[in-house]
Amino acid sequence: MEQAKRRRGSTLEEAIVEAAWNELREAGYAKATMNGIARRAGTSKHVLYRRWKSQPELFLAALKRFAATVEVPDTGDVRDDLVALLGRIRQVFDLLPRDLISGLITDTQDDPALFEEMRAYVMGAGVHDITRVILRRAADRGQIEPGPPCARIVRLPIDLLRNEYLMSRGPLPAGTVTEIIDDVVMPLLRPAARR
Amino acid sequence: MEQAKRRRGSTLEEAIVEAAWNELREAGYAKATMNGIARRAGTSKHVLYRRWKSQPELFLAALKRFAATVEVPDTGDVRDDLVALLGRIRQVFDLLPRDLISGLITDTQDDPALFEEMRAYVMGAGVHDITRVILRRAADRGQIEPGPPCARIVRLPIDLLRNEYLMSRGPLPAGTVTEIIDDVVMPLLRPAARR
DNA sequence: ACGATAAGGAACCGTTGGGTCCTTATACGC
DNA sequence: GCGTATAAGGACCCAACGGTTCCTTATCGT
Repeated sequence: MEQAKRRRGSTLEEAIVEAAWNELREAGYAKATMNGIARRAGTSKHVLYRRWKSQPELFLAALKRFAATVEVPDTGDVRDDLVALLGRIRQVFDLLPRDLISGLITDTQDDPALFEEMRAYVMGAGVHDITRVILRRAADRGQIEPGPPCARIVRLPIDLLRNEYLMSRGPLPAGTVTEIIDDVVMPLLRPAARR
Repeated sequence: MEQAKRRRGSTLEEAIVEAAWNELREAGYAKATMNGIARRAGTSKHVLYRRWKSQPELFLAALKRFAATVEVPDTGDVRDDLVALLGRIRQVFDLLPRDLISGLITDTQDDPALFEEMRAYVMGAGVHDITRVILRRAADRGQIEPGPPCARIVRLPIDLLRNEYLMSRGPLPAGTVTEIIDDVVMPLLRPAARR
């Protein structure tokens, strides 16, 4: 019944992070407990606190392990690329415990280093790179103005989607993505188009 | 020493909400406690729970009481109006306990009605109205394209500022406002301008 | 003047994050 | 193969929290 062997090091660590993720998924951020995670991982709190110095630190580790991969869409059209990208990110959001991000923002507030780590992950430089690739390709095709776009424009689509996500409860309606792209992002990209 | 009289009804209620606000300001959302608020208001938890059925509900009441007034700027120029508006909202943000909004988002997640109340207040229809007035005036002056702008555009400035606020710690740098307006909002408003 | 209402105040409950202590299994240097 | 440093497992403790209950006593409406 009991596991014959005692796990150690990275094997154990991996098991704990996975247990934390499961706890977060099933209980949500607000109700997830260290005891629950320890029980789930078949270990004790002692072992948890040896590795992570606080609860939000472990939760952030669990989030980072989740590491969803987002590919660079390449449909041949800027608009469709952006819609595909945001659509994919929307899917990723839907897999997250609903209060994880806001909970981490709240609970890392008094730990600058941890907050920065969270912010870096959530604001995801990776996604910005993807957006930049999409825009560069579009510029090469002559669909948008040439030259590298300013940082704000690159961040814009993801910032708007994240804002929508944080300020809502259930899953985001699909229309949100196309609305953001068609009403805000695309009009900004087209050099001298109407509306 | 002790107050001779026993407060009741709205007098007491007002005192409690104010105590809650002070507690939030001094301790922050994460560390504010019901006991602390009761002590501060010179009453007991019993009285608190008679009026608000949970902690986040009281916190939201305290936030709503805060009710900062935002006037409609009228400088004669769209850009300056928008900069003034966002600048004012930035000031309001700076008066808020740093983790209040994210904390409320997290802790109202399992109470749909309360979440909606929070969302309605934070997304503030009032600010959208102000933006609409600014844009209409600008259209009248011929500074931007005529006709009512779509809802997304109206929300855009505030959404971007709120996103910046939620995803950061200390007070927002002043440059944030002008960046949002000049890099994103204004290029969208000018009918056929460059960049 | 009196009775319903509600304030003040205390004690209580279950649970949490965090920590201590002791036993015991494991990995590694010899 | 053996012994020792290391760390896992697990029980227990702690202060503090949100929320609840109960009792006493002041206030208000009638």
